[in-house]
Amino acid sequence: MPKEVLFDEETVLKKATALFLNKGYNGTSMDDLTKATGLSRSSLYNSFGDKHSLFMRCLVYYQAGEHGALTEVVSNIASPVKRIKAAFRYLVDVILKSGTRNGCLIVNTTAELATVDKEVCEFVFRNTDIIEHLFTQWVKEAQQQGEISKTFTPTAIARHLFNTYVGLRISEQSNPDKKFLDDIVKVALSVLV
Amino acid sequence: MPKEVLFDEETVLKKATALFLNKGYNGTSMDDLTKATGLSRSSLYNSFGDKHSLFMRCLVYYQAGEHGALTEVVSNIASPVKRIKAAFRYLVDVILKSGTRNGCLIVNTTAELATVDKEVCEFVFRNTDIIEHLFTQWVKEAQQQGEISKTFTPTAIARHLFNTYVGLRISEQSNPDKKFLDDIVKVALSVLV
DNA sequence: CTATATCTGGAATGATTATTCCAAACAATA
DNA sequence: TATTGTTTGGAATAATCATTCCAGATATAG
Repeated sequence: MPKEVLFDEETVLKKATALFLNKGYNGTSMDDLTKATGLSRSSLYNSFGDKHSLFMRCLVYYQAGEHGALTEVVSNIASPVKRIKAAFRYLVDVILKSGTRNGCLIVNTTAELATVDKEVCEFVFRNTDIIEHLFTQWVKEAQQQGEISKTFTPTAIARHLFNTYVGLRISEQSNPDKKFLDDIVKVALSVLV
Repeated sequence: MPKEVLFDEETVLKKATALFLNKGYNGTSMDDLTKATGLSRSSLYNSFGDKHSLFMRCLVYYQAGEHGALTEVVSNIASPVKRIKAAFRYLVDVILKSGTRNGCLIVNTTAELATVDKEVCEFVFRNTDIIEHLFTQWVKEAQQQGEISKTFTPTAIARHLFNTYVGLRISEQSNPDKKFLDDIVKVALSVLV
């Protein structure tokens, strides 16, 4: 019988993800990854395939983590508008508390690879679609419950919210200041009336 | 007397900028740059210093170009609100017409290098400040002329506009669709009332 | 034409890249 | 305890990276 794997796959993914988040795909070398994860080259290639495969695994892992955190934050908020506001307040909070100002792995990856990497392009597109649908659902609820007007379609508002999110993930890197981010959220969410 | 330079510096910068815009800083090699510009390695190093210096030159060149195009678009629009709307309409137009979906060099660079490259970080911060001030000026005018209410400070609205801009530059890469971008602009600019 | 000062092409360098390979280590079964 | 199939560490490889260097090309000034 085979020798068991000694490392925890999720721990490795977490560390690799942190590295990619900080330095980007092209800025991170396999050498960096071995040092950060503590694994040897062989183990890394054996368990995750090549660099690109490992990166895709990190993207999925990151996506699941973010999605999980978000749904947990809004889990017991009945009002859809309050849900949206809580989500953005939480986002700004995470940005300020992390202190790293690395942005979002998916947003950064969009900027770095979306036009040159087909697999990444597809992932990013699917991700956009998922978030758009989540937001659309929330806005639809809000309109049905009369919390906000029906001036705009749920989709249009959802897309604006998505755009505000990705914008914040860039803005946090170009001007990591609480007032700056608070201003953005305050004005952007003022459309929810 | 020395032999004159045979190539046009601006042409070289334009081609290098296009390459960096498409593949990012780390994704672009000096070999790529020699092929795209037609210059030899020596000429490139002689005229622009190392890769990083050339990149910074490209950033400045790109910034000037974008700023020039924007100010030209709004040059003879008296109403500040119409100026803002025209700017965003122009942006979506450029995005759709270019067809390349490469985003904005400065936004992409923010995502790729802002946390690891001090010089880039400073450039990006200054750029953010410039745009914020430009938008703030426009909003201030709009409020003074009574075009929009004084519910929010000019700075807050300007920051939201900035955020919408950088968001669009990511969104165009994750979902390059006219309706998608139009929806974003429509809702985001609805705060100008 | 000659001299000069700079530009230019391409080879050379040394560091770093991703990836492969293999012998040794190892845990679990028989 | 011997065998088995996998993991593991580190060396080896081949490609690519940014950068340097130098001999020859070239345009101007005298």
